[in-house]
Amino acid sequence: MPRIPKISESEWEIMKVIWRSNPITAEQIALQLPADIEWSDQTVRTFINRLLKKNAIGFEKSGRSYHYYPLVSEQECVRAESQSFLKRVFGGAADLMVTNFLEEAQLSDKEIERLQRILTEKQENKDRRPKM
Amino acid sequence: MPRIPKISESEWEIMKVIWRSNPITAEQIALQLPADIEWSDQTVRTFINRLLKKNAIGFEKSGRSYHYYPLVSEQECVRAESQSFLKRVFGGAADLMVTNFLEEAQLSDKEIERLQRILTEKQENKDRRPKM
DNA sequence: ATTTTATATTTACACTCGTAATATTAATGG
DNA sequence: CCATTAATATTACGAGTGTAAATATAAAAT
Repeated sequence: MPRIPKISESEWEIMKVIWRSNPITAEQIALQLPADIEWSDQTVRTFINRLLKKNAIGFEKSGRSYHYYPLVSEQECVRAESQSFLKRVFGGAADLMVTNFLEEAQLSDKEIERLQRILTEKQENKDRRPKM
Repeated sequence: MPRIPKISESEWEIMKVIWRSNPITAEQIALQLPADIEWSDQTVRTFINRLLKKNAIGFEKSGRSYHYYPLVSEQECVRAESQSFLKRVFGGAADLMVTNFLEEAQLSDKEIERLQRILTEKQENKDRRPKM
């Protein structure tokens, strides 16, 4: 039982909805999925159940319906998924990956500036903070 | 039959070896896998066969053994995999992803400088080149 | 209390993946 | 040419996924 369960592609869609607003009913989840996703109600419930089984989400009963909420944070999941992706595709080298993205992506001037600001801040923070 | 086939985690390991040096025999592929991977010979050949079936690689006979070579470039595969990852985890927002990485990753001063240089170059190139 | 109905649980089924064992084919040694 | 061997190809099998239908259960309405 790894802390962070493996979440499949379809399950990610469900999780994103639940992270955005919770607790939430199955019906609302189905409604709030991106428009280009066309799953039957049953399919949505199947994914919800699998997420329950994986302990990625929990629920509280309220009258007739269940209200689901996350048991793992988006942060954790993004981190885990990123690690896995990094390892698979770039052999774990984060800088290689960022480089690749910067080179391939179409970035607007605004975005470039924003990223540069983040980098600069990171540099300054590093100076100021004692290494630990 | 999508141009770029879906390559599984294990298959990526095989592909990385083949991209690095090819044409290459199954035996050599097995030998050149990272040390922490311990697959039986048969397992390696299973993955090779699946990659053949997916048209990710091809081969030429030479006497007793086959020599395998890639039919899809690393570039293409990295791009496809990145797209898929981006879509799944960040809803397709590349800048969001880069931001996240920059914020989470432990970057050395050297790396930060290198990334900044890349960003600066990108900015300049954009100016110089006519938009297309 | 019984029927309806909304909701959740169980079951289904074909495909991919990780992990091989077994079988077949082709080259090489004799 | 035939047997041995080395390499490839076929088959296997359980877990996970995408996709849902069928069934059970519990709440609401009558």
